[in-house]
Amino acid sequence: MIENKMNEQPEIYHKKAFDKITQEKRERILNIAIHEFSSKGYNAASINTIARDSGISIGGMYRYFKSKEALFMSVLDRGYTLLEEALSKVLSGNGDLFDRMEAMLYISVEYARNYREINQIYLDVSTEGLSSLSKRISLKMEGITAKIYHELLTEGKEQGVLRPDIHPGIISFCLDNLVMMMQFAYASDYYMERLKIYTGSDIENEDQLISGIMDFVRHGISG
Amino acid sequence: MIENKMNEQPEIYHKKAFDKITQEKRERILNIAIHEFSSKGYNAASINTIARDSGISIGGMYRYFKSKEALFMSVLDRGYTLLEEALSKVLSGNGDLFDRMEAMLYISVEYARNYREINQIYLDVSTEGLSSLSKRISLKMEGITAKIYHELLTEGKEQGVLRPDIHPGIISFCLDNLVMMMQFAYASDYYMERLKIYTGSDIENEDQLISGIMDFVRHGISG
Amino acid sequence: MIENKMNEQPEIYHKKAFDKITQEKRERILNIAIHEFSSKGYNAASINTIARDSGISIGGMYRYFKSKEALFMSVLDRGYTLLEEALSKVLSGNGDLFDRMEAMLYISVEYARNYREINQIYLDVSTEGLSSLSKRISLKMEGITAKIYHELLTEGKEQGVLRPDIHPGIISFCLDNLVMMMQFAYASDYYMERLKIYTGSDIENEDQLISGIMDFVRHGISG
Amino acid sequence: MIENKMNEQPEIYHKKAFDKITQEKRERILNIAIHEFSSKGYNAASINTIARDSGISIGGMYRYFKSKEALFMSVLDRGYTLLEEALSKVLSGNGDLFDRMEAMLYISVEYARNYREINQIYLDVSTEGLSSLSKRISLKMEGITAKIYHELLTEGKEQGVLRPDIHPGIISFCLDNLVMMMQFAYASDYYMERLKIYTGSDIENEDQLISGIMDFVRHGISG
DNA sequence: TATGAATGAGTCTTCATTCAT
DNA sequence: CATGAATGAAGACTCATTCAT
Repeated sequence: MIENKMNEQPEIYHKKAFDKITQEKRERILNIAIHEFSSKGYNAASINTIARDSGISIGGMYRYFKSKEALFMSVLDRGYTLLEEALSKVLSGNGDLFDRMEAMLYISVEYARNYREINQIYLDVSTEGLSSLSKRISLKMEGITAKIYHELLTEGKEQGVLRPDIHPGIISFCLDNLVMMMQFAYASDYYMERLKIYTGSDIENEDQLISGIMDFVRHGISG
Repeated sequence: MIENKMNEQPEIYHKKAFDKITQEKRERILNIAIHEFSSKGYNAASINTIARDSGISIGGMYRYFKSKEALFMSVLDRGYTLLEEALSKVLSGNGDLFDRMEAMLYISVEYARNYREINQIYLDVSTEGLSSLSKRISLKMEGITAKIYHELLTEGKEQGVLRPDIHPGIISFCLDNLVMMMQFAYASDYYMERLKIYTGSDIENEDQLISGIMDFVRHGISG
Repeated sequence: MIENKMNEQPEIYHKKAFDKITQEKRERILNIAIHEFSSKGYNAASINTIARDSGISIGGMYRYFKSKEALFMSVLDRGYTLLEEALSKVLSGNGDLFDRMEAMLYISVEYARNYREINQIYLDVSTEGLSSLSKRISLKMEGITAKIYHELLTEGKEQGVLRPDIHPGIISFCLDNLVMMMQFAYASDYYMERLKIYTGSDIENEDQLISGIMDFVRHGISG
Repeated sequence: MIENKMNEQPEIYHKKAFDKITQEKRERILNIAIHEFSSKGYNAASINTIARDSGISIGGMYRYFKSKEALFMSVLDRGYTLLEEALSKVLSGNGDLFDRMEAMLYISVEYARNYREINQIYLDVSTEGLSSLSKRISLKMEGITAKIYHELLTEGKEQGVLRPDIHPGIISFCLDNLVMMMQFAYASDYYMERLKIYTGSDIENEDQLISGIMDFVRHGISG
């Protein structure tokens, strides 16, 4: 029922020439691109600026990437890889369902903090203006987490800690909504502001916040 | 603790000339603008295109709006008004806390469907590139809903249907996360895709989905 | 030998409608126009702004003046009238040649100070970009002063205070160069800066400056 | 007391790319720009027109100059260089004070004739609308000449050919007024017209005019 | 292979002028 | 008469992309 629709073989958005340069150079280019895209948004970002800041020529840029859009795809792809790495901790973690849901919240916040710029780009993607292709890449992210929730809930049911009548898909959706919004909040000023409007200023730290959320979750799903 | 910080007098982003034209023309221009902004994003949207498509001259556009930014603000403002109207049903509605939370979900979905494009624009706004433009006006939206949740929860506590130890701010945040993501899903292909990844294809209609969410909520907060 | 080429009947640059409104309104329009043209230059000045600031409609403006250029002409014409009035003091003044030359310097400075904006417009006119017509108007100014110098020098020769071999035309030109540059200095920051570069900061006031100039003049032309 | 305030290191207003193209192309662009600015004035001049007339693309123009303002500054700078070259003859020249003052008049006339358009641009600069742009660079021009007069007068005093009581700053100012107005006259129709109003048509050539002026100067300052 | 010069369509915005009301 | 809405050409400037070297 929960299924990862995005398990096609990984698509490559850069040209072969990009594989031939040193990893250091490759990463520098992608990092500069991440910075440019995240700080200005897709449309306002300039490929020429990215090239200059990366210390390569514009011509070089176009030898690595077919177009601005292809570069953007590659950037999204890199974000995907980074998130995958971060979340692998949860998958391999131990503890019960709730411990691992809590870990998920903490990791999301940490991830959002560490990769603030990448997250901002992912926020950007949901805009209609960006091609359907870039949406597909972004959704791969959800594929990962969906899988995790599926595992958690299946396990939880087996262990009898969950109410038996819950719908795992809907609950996954709910849980990820909570996680995702936390991530947004720590990635973007806008969503942090929103968080504060709700919680008020009496929430001192994220421990308190996460504990409050976990309380809600625990009652929401335990049997 | 939950407070509406946004009680400044309403700001007007259009010039006086815009008030003088027929409502039909006014709406046509705004609708075209909404379409343009939502389909291309702020930066890629063209004021000249909006003018042409609205059947008015470029100069005319600038008689109504000081700048592209002002036009965009007006569009956001319109969305705000529409949401406020839609949500007033919840505020004035009757029934208990859960009935009204359910109403909120339904209204959000309906609002997202009816004003799909406006919602996409709001998604866009959270992008860093635009935040300085419109953070303030967008947060007014959250102000409305924050107030509603505050009322609901206060009432709920008084009626004894809530666990007494819940933190109203955090719960408001959680509830709105659920509402907001529903809204996103019905406004944007991207988030609808995400919804489907979670719930799978066995969710036939939104009644079932909302009922599942309400189930989660009910257990999550009732005493 | 010194002749005023500009004694054609005065041309009118405004439409008849302009004569029919009250003098107060007429002056207000011209003064606002003077301010706009002087502060922004001919090209950057906006006829719409002048209309709005004058409290009349754009349509009204075009009932008074055929075009932006015609308005500009009228402004120049008004400046001419004001200068003529100011200089009439010199013509009717008494004292010898040098007293009156000195008076001329003082009046020019005073005129430049009082009608700073008009002077700036006259400076602007010398730019090639403006029509030959507007140049003709501006030159009427020189016509007046040329006549004055002619009188002064003729008188001076008769009284025997001048070297007999001087060429009145050339000396008129020299004298007016001195006067004009004083006027420029007190009308424009740019020329004031230039003045200071030459005289240094040890010139305390214009009395000292004018006295120095008169010293030069006296030796330059007396017999 | 007369001092060249403008001894900062020379500022460069064009981008590096402009240095890399052939001199022929560089000069063509500057000459076209000079023509455009002089014939229309700064505001009415069009960078797009300059680009087209120079046979380069608009984008190319912006590879050479950051902005319209930068291009204008470069044009002014070129005029400065040319004047400096022309006047270096006076500085290095021999002969007494009056010979050199006379040379200065001749050179100014020659310069004005050869670089008519540049001179018109300098006239334009004094307009208030542009003063903020170019006050600094234009005053560099005066800096050059101020230095020359200072030398001439100092030398003249030492040689005892000057009245001892003259104020060098004021006299410099007077001398430059005469020189500058000659320059204006031979650069602009407007000031040539003015010159004729004064001298009448009986001045056949500039030799006669310059000789008349020198006569005035000689008496004005010699001891 | 690598460079970066060159292009030009397209962006936002202004403003003189016209003309229906 | 008077208004001011409407027009649209034109201006400064940007940037993805191409291609000669």
